[in-house]
Parts: sequence; structure tokens; C-alpha cells
Amino acid sequence: MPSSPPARARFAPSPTGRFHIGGARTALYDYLLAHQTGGQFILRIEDTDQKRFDPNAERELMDSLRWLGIEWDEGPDVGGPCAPYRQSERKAIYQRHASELVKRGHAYPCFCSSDRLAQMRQEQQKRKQSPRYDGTCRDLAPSAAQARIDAGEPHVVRFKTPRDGQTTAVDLIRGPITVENVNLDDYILLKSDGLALYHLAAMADDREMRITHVLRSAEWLPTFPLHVLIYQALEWPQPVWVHLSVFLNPSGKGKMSKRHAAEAKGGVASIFPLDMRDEGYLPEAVVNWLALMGWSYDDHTELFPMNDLVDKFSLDKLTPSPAAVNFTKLDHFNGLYIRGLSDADLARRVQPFFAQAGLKTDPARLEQIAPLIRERIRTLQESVEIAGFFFRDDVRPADELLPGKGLSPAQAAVAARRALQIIEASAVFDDALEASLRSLAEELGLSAGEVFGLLRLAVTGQPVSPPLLESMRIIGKPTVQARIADVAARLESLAA
RNA sequence: GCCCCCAUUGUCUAGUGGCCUAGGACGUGGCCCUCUCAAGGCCAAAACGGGGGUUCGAAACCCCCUGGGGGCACCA
Repeated sequence: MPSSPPARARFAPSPTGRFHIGGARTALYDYLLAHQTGGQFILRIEDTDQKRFDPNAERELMDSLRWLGIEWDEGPDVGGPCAPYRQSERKAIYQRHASELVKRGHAYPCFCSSDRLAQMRQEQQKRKQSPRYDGTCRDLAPSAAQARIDAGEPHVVRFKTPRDGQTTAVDLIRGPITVENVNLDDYILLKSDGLALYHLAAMADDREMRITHVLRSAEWLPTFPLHVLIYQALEWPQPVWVHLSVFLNPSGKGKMSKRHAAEAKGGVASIFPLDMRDEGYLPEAVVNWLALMGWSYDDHTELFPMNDLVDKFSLDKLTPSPAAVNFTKLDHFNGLYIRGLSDADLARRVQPFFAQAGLKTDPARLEQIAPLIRERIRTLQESVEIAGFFFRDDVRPADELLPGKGLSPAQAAVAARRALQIIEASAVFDDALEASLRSLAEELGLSAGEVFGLLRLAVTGQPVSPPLLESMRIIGKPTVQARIADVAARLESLAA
């Protein structure tokens, strides 16, 4: 891999709602780029919109990123050389740049009220025109404008977009994008309360924070030329621009949404990393899955733990086309990573899910169980369903499950009694016991599966479980005997 | 309505003019293994949206169409 100069990449979310996988993937790419080049990954909070501010959002986004293993080098909580890292605390910086723009003749104060603007927009749309600022304040004499400002008249600052010519903006994965300047608007840079809008704030911060690569959502493509124009007006060198395509719903129809994603998987899929954590997905699986939605390495490798990702990631292998999220593929990766866990690690990770279900576990027993469930669970959560019986003492198969598949009550009762005798006579639950049980089945004219199935029901309470002998060994002889005896008695009264 | 982006199996993708009879993965179907369920192994079906060019040769380059997506706020 050719070594590149250290990159400074920033992830700049706005804390306005729950944190979803779209943001996580952008942050992941930022992180990979920074780590690969020995640069920095910066977290910046874009909270200039006080109206949409959600006090819980910042916490969730930080928790999500940390859970995924995407740690930042500079940010609001860890500080850094370019602090502060919250836009609401950087107001003065934006005002300075706005004044500079006005001074250079690239921006102007605008006194039009939002009411008038809204009305204007409505009329334009009625006439099937593009909604655009009509330029009322664009050519006000600077002295006249200053007089109105001095008089305390509320105003915003707008960018003075050229009326003719065209602007070319270069995106790394899409190449040059050229637009006619008439199709751009005189966008507002500074609100009447003095706070900056994204267009100014993000540009100023990226400049001040010496960002070398801007990775952001493709939703910014329409205003990309404006951003380039702002850089040009201030004579700033441009960063590398990379617009990441949005995620689509699993159906491929429309931008990914919470509701549509959930519907696609029977109402259980979530697009939020923290929900994934609670459902029993491993962060390494989510990262691997996310990395591959929009990036690839070669024509066959798909297993990429974080350290490989740092090593192999490259911007030129990013795809420009939008990707539909595929939750079944996440399940696949989760299974893959679960199977790669050691007994101790699996036991440790699964423990909270048992606790959540109200089951008391102990580490030693969980570690015994780990090899039995590792290949049978897609999520950590599923371990409770498949192995909860190891920790319950009220294990009893439901009435409708008895007498067991393919058996009459009388047959089942006899089989249970005979099996109980064999088990009582066994010092250890080994291969010899299995062989005895098999010959019992043969003697009774039953299949081994029928006998094992019946015992499985008695011992685990469920028709599907980890392998029977191994499970019995962990549960212990006294409990196994008690459970089989109980079922035998129920079967006998059923047969009577 | 206007502007912008995108286009290979159901989905994620490989493909940078001849290595393509289009590769890998998920999912799907079948078989094997098997005490259930998994896991694992093997096999199979499944794609270059359409039309024009350019070229000795196009999945790849250009144009048009179509389809899909995004955007048009004193949100980000």
C-alpha cells in the first residue's frame, strides 16, 4: 500500500435524532482513512439548529461510535487543538468569515422577512418555477445596507452567487460535476440570530480544523458547487471531496427509513446501532457489514475485522451507486463472528442477555455451554431461547408437546421409564450411554430420533435444543433424572 | 416544475476495451452429514435496463431514452 500523507477526516453529525447506520458508515470510513494514514479522526457536533436540537442525540451517537470501536482523536468530550468542537460554541468564527465574504463582495446582508420569502416561494411554485431568492437585497448600496444594520433592522447574510457562468466541483468517486450558476441560489449563510447555517459553518470549520478529506452524504451533492464557490471566494485550497451514496430501504425503494427497514424483516430489524447491540449483534459484525456497503476490496474477500479494514481500505474502491440495506447479510456476518469467538468470550458476551431475561448464570457454566450454542445462534439474544433451560428450574414441556413426535402416550411412557433406568445405571453420560439409548430404541421398535426427541423434551422442555447428551452432562444426573421421571409420570397418566 | 447523482442476478458487489461461457458473497432450491436445530461440505437456478454510435473487438467509452435515487428551508 502506498503511504499517503496523514489525513484529517471529520465526522460531523447534527444531534437531531437517533443515530443510524448511515452515519455510522460515514464515521467508519473517516476513521479508517485517518488510521491508515496516521492522521486524525475528528468528531464535530453540528448543533447550529437550536430548534431541532435533541439533548439525547449526542450521547447516543457517541455511545454508538464507541460501541462500534470507532474512537475519535479530537472531539467535544476529548478536546483537541481545534477546540471547541461544537458549532454552537464557534459562533464568532462564522461571523468573522461572513464579514470577510461581505468585504470581498461575495456576500451581502438581506433584510427580507421570512414571511415574504415563504410567500414568494409559494408563488414561484404555483407558476412551476424553481423556488429561488428574487434578489431584492442583492444590489443594495453598502452604505444603505450598513445604515439599516445600524438602525437595528434584522437581517441575514446571503452568498452572492454569480449570475452567469458555471461552476465545476470535483468529487473523488464521481469526477467533475458542472452546474450552471443560474441554477444555484443566493443561499443564506448567517441567520438573523447571528448563527451560521451549514453552508458557512461546515466550510469554515473544515478550513479551521485543517480537514483534508470531506466524506459526507450524497444529499450534499446539489449544494456541492455552492460549497466550492465559498472556498473559491475565500481563496482556500479545497479538500478532497467524497460524497457517499445514501442507503436505500431493503426493497431498494426510497431512502432508508426506520419504518421500512423494520417491515422488511418482520418488524424486528432496526437501523440503529444501539438497537443492534441490544438485539445481540456483535460490533465487529456490524462494522464488517457496514464497510462492505459501498466499498469492496477484491472479487472474493468479505471477512474484514477492523484491523484489516484499516490496512486495506481505499477511497478509490468506493462505489457511487446507492445500496439497499440487507439485514440477512448482517445475520450472516454476525454468525460468522460469533463462531470465531472463544468459549470464554462467547460466555462473557452472552451473559447480559440471560440477565436481561431474569436468569442467573455463572461464568463457568456459560463457558461449558458456549461450544453447544456457538453454531446455533445468529444473535447473542438467541442464546437465551436455545439455552435458557440450563438456568431454569421450572423446566417442563408444555402439554401439547407430549407425548412427542411419532409416539403414542403408552409408547412414550415405556420409553421414558426404560431410558430412566438406563440413565440411573450410568455413572457418566458418555458414548456408552448413547449406545445403550440407541439399542433401547431398536428394542422398542422406535427410531433413535424418536427416543432422543422424547428425552430432549423432558430434559430441556423444548423440541429444539443443543445436542442431548452434552446438554444432560452439563445439567447433571440428579436434575436429568427428576425431569425424565416427571415426564414419565405425566405420560403414564396420559396413557391410562 | 427545476437541478443533481446513479444503473451488472432478488440484494451487496468484482469488472477500468480482448483474460467474460461475466467472478465472489447473502438469500433461494437440491443433495450429503445428522438425536432436533444449526454449523459444515457439494451442486444448481439467477444479472450486464433499452436503442443508437466509436472500435477489428464492448458489461466496460460517447449520446439518447427509460428506470431508480437525492435535493430545491433563517434544517443538516
